[in-house]
Amino acid sequence: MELQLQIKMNEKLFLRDPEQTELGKKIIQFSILLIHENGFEAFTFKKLAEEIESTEAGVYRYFENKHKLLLYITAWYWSWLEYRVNMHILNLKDPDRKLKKVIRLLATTVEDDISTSYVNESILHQIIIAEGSKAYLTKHVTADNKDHFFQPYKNLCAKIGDIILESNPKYKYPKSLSSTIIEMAHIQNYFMYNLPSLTDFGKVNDESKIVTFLEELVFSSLKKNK
Amino acid sequence: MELQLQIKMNEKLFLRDPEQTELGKKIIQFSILLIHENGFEAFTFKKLAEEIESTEAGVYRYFENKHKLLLYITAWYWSWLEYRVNMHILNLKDPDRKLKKVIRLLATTVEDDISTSYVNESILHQIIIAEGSKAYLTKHVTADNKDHFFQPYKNLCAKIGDIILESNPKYKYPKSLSSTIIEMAHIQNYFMYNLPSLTDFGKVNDESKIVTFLEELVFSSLKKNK
DNA sequence: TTTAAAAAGATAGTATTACTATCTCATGGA
DNA sequence: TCCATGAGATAGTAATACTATCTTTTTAAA
Repeated sequence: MELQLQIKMNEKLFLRDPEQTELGKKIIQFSILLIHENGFEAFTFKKLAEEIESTEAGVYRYFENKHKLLLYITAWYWSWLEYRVNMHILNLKDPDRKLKKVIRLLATTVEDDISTSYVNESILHQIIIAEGSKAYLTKHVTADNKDHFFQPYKNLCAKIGDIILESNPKYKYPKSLSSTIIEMAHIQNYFMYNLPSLTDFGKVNDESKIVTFLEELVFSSLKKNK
Repeated sequence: MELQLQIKMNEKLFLRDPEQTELGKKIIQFSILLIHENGFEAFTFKKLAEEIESTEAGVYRYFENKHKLLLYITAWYWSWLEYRVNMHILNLKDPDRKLKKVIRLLATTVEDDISTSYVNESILHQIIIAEGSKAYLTKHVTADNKDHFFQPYKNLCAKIGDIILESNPKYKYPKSLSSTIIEMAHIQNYFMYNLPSLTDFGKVNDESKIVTFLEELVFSSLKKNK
């Protein structure tokens, strides 16, 4: 029997559930690849339809527009990441060790740890770094938020916030520190590869340095303000 | 005599220098207002032309496309911010006081401190928060970077990095900490107003709390790793 | 004061994007 | 058998992101 990870997605994100059909899975699979190749701005449903040898109208039956598709993909990513975090800290007691694990999971390129046949998690990780923030940097954030499209991100943030409080119950900014870790794990990675003079990781392109930077940042703050 | 701040802009950003003509200044002035109103995605040269009672072709004579205009606006913002930072830390000796001043300048809404007739700095600040990262989150970052479009951001980052090293010469990540301060000053602000559960500033909408959070984060790290 | 260049206005046109609509066909379960 | 579902095929539209050209106005140098 094949164990297949199934993530429960917010139904308002799609018109027809992409996980239920072959075409739907191909839409997810190839939209990830095409967004990675072209960037989100240049990505169109037409190009996607050509790639999967279907039609534009076919894609529109699944997703209202490409922004909803981006919301779907990012929501999936954050759900999947929370799942991974849970798996990896399950048997850890020490909150500091948990936090280190979390930072590592956020800041380093993913290895395929579970079978999710049609999602390339490594490429997904890269497009979340480059395009993820575009999911919420819009004029309709508030409406999208009311529809709970950012719930998976919020859940992960809350979860990390809880670990922060385990480590230091007196710390006053657990959620802001949590969102800082999440965002910075991605932004420093983007800067390292694309605008290296905004980082101290220069030409090394070594993700473990980002981990060390973040660990130092987080634990200084948590220990100092005990 | 009127003292007017003049910022030297990278000439590759425009086709015709907007600062040299009335129409040019109106393009800058109203594109800031329109991007703020519509968001960058829904902002078009046609809408802009209507607003300033000119024509689309007229705008295209100044800027190749709307992304170049965004690059221009963001570059202007970072140059202006570096100028402000310089002004405010000029007579400060203590690097820690300098850093606090910098954090305050980054994280709080600007008051019009110098006459820049046609730029509304307060609205500009808001659009940099919401749209600024879209200037570099593209498939052509590398090309844009070769054209030095991000130089003002880099200069500011380097300047803050230097102050960090003044405060603690042994600190290993001055530039990453610097870009973290810059990005987080903006992102935490965006989250506070739009996705408050990602922060600890709740419904207070109080920018001084962001300042405190960032100060604690930065100084814990700098003191701890002395 | 003339003159010519630069700036701006007016208008038109094109390829692409982001959709909506409709009709047909294949499949498969009740 | 039939009928719902998914998907292919095709067409059409409004808006976007430009490019081109021609005319008129403004400005600045000779």
